[in-house]
Amino acid sequence: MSALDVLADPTRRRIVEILADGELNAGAIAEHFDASRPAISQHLGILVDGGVLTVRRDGTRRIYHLDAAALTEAGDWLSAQATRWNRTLDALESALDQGEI
Amino acid sequence: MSALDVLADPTRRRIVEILADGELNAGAIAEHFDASRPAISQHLGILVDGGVLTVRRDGTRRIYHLDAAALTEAGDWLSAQATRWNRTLDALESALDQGEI
DNA sequence: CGCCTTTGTAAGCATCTGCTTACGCTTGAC
DNA sequence: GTCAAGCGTAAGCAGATGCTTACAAAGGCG
Repeated sequence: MSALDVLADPTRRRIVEILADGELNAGAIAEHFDASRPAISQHLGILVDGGVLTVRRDGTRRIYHLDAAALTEAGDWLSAQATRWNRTLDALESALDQGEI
Repeated sequence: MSALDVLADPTRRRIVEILADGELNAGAIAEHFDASRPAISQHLGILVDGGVLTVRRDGTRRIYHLDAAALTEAGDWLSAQATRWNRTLDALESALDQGEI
């Protein structure tokens, strides 16, 4: 769920979308953006800290790829809250139907 | 997906968890926190702007409740990225199996 | 009307963020 | 060893963020 701490930034969400199609090295990721390469490098570091990305070294390159588990965990939290609220709504509705309120 | 813009803050996530059990007025929500009531009021406004909450007036009170659709939408985006990445992994693996790489 | 409750808003402030430029480190090639 | 490629890190800065206190607005009640 710490993935949510990190995915508020649109640039970082975009990085996630890019990496969903396949792993990529830092430079190749940075090419997708107008921002400077160090700026993207900082975003990558934040995403790694948040557990959303994993790095691997390949010579002088650093290859980043998604950690699906982190994304899934965050998604699960969101849908769990939605489900709880829907259940609360259902309970309220059936109580109304039965004249309990 | 703009829900993600807003759910990076732990206080706001906690508000979401509280409201998953049922709608509540601003004061009752604030009682769950150490922060001042105005601080919580500001968080509530941000959550409403982000589409995560909806307000209703009841006399002098303002009753907040979750918007399940916003949460679901954000959760769907996350799981979609996880799924895309898993598919990419599968494709890579089968390519390796068939000696295409 | 006068007053209390409930809540949002304004102003101010310390801190966090995200960006840029400049620099340093590591790896592979020659 | 020397050089270039690829990237992270440091420093600095403008703007966003989250908090507080003080105040104002709106509704119910005597």
